[in-house]
Amino acid sequence: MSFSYRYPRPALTVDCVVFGVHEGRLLVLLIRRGQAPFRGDWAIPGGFVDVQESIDDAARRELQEETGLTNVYLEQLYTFGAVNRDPRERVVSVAYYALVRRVEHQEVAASDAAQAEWFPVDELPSLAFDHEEILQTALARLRAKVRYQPIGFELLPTKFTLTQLQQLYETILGHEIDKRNFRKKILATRLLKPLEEFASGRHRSARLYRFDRSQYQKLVKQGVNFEI
Amino acid sequence: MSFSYRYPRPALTVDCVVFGVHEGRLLVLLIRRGQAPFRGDWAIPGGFVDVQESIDDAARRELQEETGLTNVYLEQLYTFGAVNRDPRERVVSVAYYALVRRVEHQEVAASDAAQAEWFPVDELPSLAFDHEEILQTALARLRAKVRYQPIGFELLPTKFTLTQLQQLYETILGHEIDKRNFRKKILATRLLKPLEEFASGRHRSARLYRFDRSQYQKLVKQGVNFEI
DNA sequence: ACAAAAGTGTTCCCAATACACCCATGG
DNA sequence: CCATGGGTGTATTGGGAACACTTTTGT
Repeated sequence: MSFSYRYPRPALTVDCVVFGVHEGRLLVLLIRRGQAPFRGDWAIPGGFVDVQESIDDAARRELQEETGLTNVYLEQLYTFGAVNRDPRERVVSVAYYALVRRVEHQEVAASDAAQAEWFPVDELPSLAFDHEEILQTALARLRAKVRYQPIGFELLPTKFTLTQLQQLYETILGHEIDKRNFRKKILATRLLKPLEEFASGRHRSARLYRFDRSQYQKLVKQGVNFEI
Repeated sequence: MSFSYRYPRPALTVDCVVFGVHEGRLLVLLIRRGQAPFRGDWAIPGGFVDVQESIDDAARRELQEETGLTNVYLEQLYTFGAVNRDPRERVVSVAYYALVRRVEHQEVAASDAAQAEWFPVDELPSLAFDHEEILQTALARLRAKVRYQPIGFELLPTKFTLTQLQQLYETILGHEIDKRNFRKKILATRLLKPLEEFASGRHRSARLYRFDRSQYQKLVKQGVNFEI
């Protein structure tokens, strides 16, 4: 069976830059390509958009199929439409980025044939197609967005300590932050709900917090903004 | 002649929200549709992406063909890919927005058959497809972006007075701004080059300025930011 | 007891805001 | 001469940044 059109059409794909954090490093999930072109190279997970699914759905489906990840924060990034970005034929790709918690656990194991692996963003292998550009675009977006919108929480477990949160921000923004100022500022947003639980590490135990989503919605409606 | 593919493909279009300013109002350029569906309704200019042109090129071409506009500030906005956004068949649209100077002059006259007309953003007719959503997305982007990036200049003549600039910001942001504070802040950025020319209006003549693009590039490289 | 991380307040400075009057020009 | 918009300075305030020590816990 085949489908014919009066004019040639670009193929349409979605690609998804998946971010995670582990031991204070920002990671990206990549897939090793099994076929040409760029066979053996690493690439961002993605695939074709079915004609009967929305592009958001396509992004979620591909993510699930290629990495096993579900229920992640997912946001459209940018659409890449240079004529020769795929050497085989014209392919336009709508790029997304995803934020996932608990990189350590192997949701990635759920992936089928394809190999998937986490790479630190500052030690990337060479990537297929224009995926390097897509990845850098995603990174820039993440760095910019984390400053004024509380999306960082999507990269942490639901219960976390303030130190974890601070390290996350330091990791993403790439510079150190003063502990006292950070705590003052983050608590002043009233977006964190202190719990009566404590994380016991190797030393003094730290209070756990969770992100208060309903409070966030409330403040968004009031037009409050959250510069970090 | 026809083109056939193993799997059905969504059609790919570009749509372009064109903003302009006139007499202190923010306007959008719309096209009246000549055919069904939504015949007679107003719509954002746009059309199909050719297989041998980039999506950016497609946006510029469609803008030129439908409105006669060239050499405008153009930026990709978002890609709209809901399954039923076009009642005829699956169409994914990459939306752009454009900022144009001198709304008063009839570049629009260059358009061929189609009627094009400027509408104030707060007095829009009902729009075809999901164009209302696209337009509101563009508006939100413009309002957000104008605060931290000097794109407002793209809506003014190359030489302008500070009052013109202030009114533009007031128009876009939707609130009044203190004249003295605005001038202090805008001049402190050093992004405006004072000219030795003056605009003679009905009263005391006002100094003209132009946006110093090279200075802007320089400051961007230094990572300076420009909150207004 | 000590090493390591948790937790906490104050001072300083700059940038944002609020605010009112004189000046130049055209009619 | 007067109406209209052009142009300017200062005082106040609030938020961001800098900065160091005590507390708790595990080993």
